[in-house]
Amino acid sequence: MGQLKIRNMEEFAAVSGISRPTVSKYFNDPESVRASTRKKIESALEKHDYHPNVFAMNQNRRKTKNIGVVVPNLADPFFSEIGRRVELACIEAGYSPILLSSHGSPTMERDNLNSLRSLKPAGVLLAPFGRMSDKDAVQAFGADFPLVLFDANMSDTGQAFVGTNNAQSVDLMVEYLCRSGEPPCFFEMKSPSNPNANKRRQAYLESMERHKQTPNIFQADGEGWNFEEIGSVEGGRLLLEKAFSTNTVLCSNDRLAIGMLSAAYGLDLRVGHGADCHLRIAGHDDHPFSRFTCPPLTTIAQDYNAIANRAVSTLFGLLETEERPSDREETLFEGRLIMRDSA
Amino acid sequence: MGQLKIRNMEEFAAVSGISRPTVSKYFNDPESVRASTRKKIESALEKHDYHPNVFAMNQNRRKTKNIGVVVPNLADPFFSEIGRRVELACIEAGYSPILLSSHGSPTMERDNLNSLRSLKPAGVLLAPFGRMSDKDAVQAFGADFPLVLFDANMSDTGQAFVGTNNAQSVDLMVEYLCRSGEPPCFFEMKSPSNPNANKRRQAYLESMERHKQTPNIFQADGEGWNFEEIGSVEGGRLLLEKAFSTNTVLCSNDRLAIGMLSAAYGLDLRVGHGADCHLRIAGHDDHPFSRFTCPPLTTIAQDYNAIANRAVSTLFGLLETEERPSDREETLFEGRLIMRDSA
DNA sequence: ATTAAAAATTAACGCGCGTAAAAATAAGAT
DNA sequence: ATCTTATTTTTACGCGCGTTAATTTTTAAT
Repeated sequence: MGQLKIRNMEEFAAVSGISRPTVSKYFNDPESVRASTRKKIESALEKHDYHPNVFAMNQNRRKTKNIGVVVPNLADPFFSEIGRRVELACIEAGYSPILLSSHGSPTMERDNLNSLRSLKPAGVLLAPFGRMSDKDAVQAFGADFPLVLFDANMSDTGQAFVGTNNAQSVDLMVEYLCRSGEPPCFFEMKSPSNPNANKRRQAYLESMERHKQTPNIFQADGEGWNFEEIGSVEGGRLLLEKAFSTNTVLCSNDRLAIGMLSAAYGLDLRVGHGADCHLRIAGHDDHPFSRFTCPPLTTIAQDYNAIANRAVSTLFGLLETEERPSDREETLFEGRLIMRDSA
Repeated sequence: MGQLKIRNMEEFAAVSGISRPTVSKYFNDPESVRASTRKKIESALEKHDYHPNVFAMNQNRRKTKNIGVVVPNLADPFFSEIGRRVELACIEAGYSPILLSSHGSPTMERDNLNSLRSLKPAGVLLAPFGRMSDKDAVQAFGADFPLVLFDANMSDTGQAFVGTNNAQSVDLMVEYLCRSGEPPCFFEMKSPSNPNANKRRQAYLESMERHKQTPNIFQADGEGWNFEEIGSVEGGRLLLEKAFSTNTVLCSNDRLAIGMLSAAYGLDLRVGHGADCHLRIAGHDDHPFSRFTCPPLTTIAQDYNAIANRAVSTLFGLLETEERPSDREETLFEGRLIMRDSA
């Protein structure tokens, strides 16, 4: 390390033998300076450990290297997992991700977007609540900053959307369940905030019709994010009442299914596709714990990696072109059937 | 809203009828100005929606309102939950939490601390890896910024530590298990990075001795954060080999227990304290999913709220006093026995 | 009304860096 | 060697706000 402490870019420019404006240019984009000067700067960088003051940098720069990442709830493993991958992809590309959780509150989602405004983000990746989101706020934000939605779509909001093709994924599951046993009933929340839930219900109805089966939808009361609890209490009640018209239940998501599995266990109902089983339960999302439920949960795997990477690369595409594309791009990845023991 | 857009503090000071230095003082601490002027500023604030430029603010302020929060792995529900509470407590107090996950990599923990340096945080809350952490880096950081450790302790590092009293909590569980059935074996990872694991093993040994029982420790091979997987594979192998010397297994944490429960289910071993059960399994941490395992997991609840709040309030205490206290404060909260069906 | 203390105003500087314009230099091509 | 073009240097200003010192005003106490 160097002997004297470098206090600012001026001093660093001095010791590296390059003028300050050029050094400034380097820190904005190392490729923008001649290879020989880049080398000088970088060797000085090794000797002196200088970091430009981020606050002074961002104050004057037109666009920062900040990328906002907003998810509805980090406590949900689905979002912590996809948030993780998005974060890493941003770092990989030399950006600074700022991960914000809305902690289950649409109000905080709006607050988070407002906080981000003052950070002048280069762009933002948002997994919105959906119908509970403050649509005006999100749209306004999308008008002011490059905005890519993921997981949950909102019409005419942001410049692009990346998610899973629920129609395809649910059909895949329904097809499998119909082929391998009794046709599935559908279990979901009564008033889901996430638009995927509605897409999945719709997909279930259409798929059942295509298979010439009678659809049967059961909706659980309950608000909030305690999906396992709701799945356990309401699902357990339905099981106890023998409400389900077939021995197969497709849950709108894994967390409901996990709750329902728990209830079934409590009621001594053996879940699975074996001869001695009373009931089949399937989920959707391939929640990290679904491999370890009892029995392991048959589900649909969303392509976390593809969604995260595409969301990030789509945003970077937006950053490069500068001008807003008139067409809103929607990318849907296919779900993959994960056959385990529960169905 | 106001007619003309306010561009900076100068203009805002003008419309509010207060001089800029006083306005600046207000934004630094609203209580520091006379009530009458505060009122003027705040009513102007309502009319004009002006936000001081955070970058310009932080550039010159001695200390920012940023609080760094670093956890080893947000994908672990324990950390996402405690991170959540810490975040909210910071916001509550008017600070800006910056949540960083090290994604299971001690290298990234060091990188995260370095990134935080450039954000001039008022203070930092760190749940370190423990023995895998770059101890020098963490200590150096603690010398430069107010630093409170939580969850995992590191000797002589940071100004305070807040966590759970593993000796007490494990003893509570051992006591319960011995009283209600066969004494527990102990199941853990062979080379745990988290120092709590070592504390728990030690506590198990001491508690067993106190109960005049022979301790039996089983250590699973395996690295990384796939605790459920390790618990399932290694735990399953031990079950199959009938390696455990009693019918009761205390797992070092819930995630291992969840994996083991899954393995037991696969082997058709009935888990629980009922007459028809083969095996008792207990955990530690009261993982959010432990209520929904099959059977629901008997475990120790760490006091998330108390830990989060105390960590935050301890840090704020440090911020106020300014000077570093010579004595490093360690606060341990007691665990609570959560009796469910698995043991 | 007088006075001491508290708070606000005025004026001015600095923080660390982005950026623009003009001049100087270096690199590559002829 | 000459010219063109791409880079760098020099010089200088500005961003938005923190902060200080000297001065004026306000407040509260006598």
